[in-house]
Amino acid sequence: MLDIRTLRENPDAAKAKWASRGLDVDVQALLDLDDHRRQLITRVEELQQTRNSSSKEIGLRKKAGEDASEAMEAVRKIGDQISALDKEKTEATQALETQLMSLPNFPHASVPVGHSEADNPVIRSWGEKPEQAFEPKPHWVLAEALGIFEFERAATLSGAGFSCLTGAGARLSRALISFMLDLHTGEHGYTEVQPPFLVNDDALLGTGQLPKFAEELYRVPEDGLWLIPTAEVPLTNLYRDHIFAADELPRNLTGYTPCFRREAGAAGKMTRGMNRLHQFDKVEMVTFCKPADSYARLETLTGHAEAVLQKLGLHYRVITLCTGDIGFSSAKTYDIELWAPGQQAWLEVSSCSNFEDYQARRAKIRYRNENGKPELVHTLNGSGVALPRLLVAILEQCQQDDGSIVLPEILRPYMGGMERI
RNA sequence: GGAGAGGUGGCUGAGUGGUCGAAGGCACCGGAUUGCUAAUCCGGCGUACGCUUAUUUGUGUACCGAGGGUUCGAAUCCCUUCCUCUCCGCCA
Repeated sequence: MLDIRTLRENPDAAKAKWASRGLDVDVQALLDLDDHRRQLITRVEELQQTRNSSSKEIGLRKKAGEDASEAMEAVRKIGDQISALDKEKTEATQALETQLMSLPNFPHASVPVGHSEADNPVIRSWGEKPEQAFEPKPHWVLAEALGIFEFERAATLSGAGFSCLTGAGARLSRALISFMLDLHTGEHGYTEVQPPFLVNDDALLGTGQLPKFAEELYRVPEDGLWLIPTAEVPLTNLYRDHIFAADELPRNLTGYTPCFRREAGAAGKMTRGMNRLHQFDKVEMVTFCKPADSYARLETLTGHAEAVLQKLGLHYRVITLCTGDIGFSSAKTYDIELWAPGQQAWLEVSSCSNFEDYQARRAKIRYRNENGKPELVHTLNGSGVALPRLLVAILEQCQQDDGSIVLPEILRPYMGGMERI
């Protein structure tokens, strides 16, 4: 959520920033609503002041044994006015909040302007496409031959869009999770967290999935809970309503969780194999930091995700999402894509974003600045990284002409010394 | 699931209708004192929003888990709800 005050100060700039995301926002209507709301606040508070002083007087008079029935009647009438105006005030405040909650963040000045993913510039790449003197196979062909994924059997349990790893496939997934968590906690300074996988409305409002994207989420109506679409939700909301001491920042969390996404409207989009699933595993990184540090931190965080891929020796590239493609809550996002030679495609495995104070304002996450005053922190997060497509890339990049997979060396200790699947 | 207890400021802990944004203690910050340290003394010390204003300052309102009610007036009384703890039951 953005601060209404920034809209007041520079409505034209706000309109232009939203326009760069392809949104036409009636900023003036928001400001009118805000003005109305503030007038109501002033009137209500004036009446409350009168009521408070009158009530105090009534108390004193009664104590002195005097009659106060006339004053009591007058205050009762004020009370009725207050209730009516206060109701109006609450409605105006909620109306404004509802609208602000549904408006996306401003893109940072360094974000390239564009309309769609076609306009996202590639800013660097690492490694090389593997030299494969044979026709590289897609992972679903490899996996079936190796007997490590069970797509059809998963469908009998849960329908399309679910996978079931077996044998070395399951172990590889577990090995990758351990490897990534060890790397982030051991070398990158993150604290490991195992959060709940079910969360309430407030958590999802805090990070921006609600109110706009409810159709993307699985929910459990009986209990008012939702399955998390990413560990970002529980990790970021861990500090909802919290004020950090300045020396506690940056606070870096990492955690492994499954992620649940309905993927409504994604039918037909790269759904073959493990490219897109309703449930997948992911290791996530979340950072809370001082506003001045957040852009440097975004580079660091992205580097941490890249470190995973570099240590695995996988060919990838990094792109900057343009203004037209950037996520709802984000001010700037880098996507990391792995090369999948069996599909001749780049697969997104990580998305690293700086949300500035957008989530912090919604979730009320603050720190005490140099003046001792509470100030919103900046939040960042990045996948570090998502499992299914990482498995896909390992299978497709590391496949041999006989269909076997030579495992990256760094994973072998996690695989009980196995070198090849 | 059943029975009971409780949710107050960074922590602890008073407060059962008015002068309570809330005693006391701890922690923290500033100052004084003291060869040093410790101790002592004085002062300060919540958050949000509105108005004011030079983002100084001032002032007002709200907030004692959340929501509603009673009342001239609610931390305090009533209702609903959430959460925590203890015991019992069940259970990985």
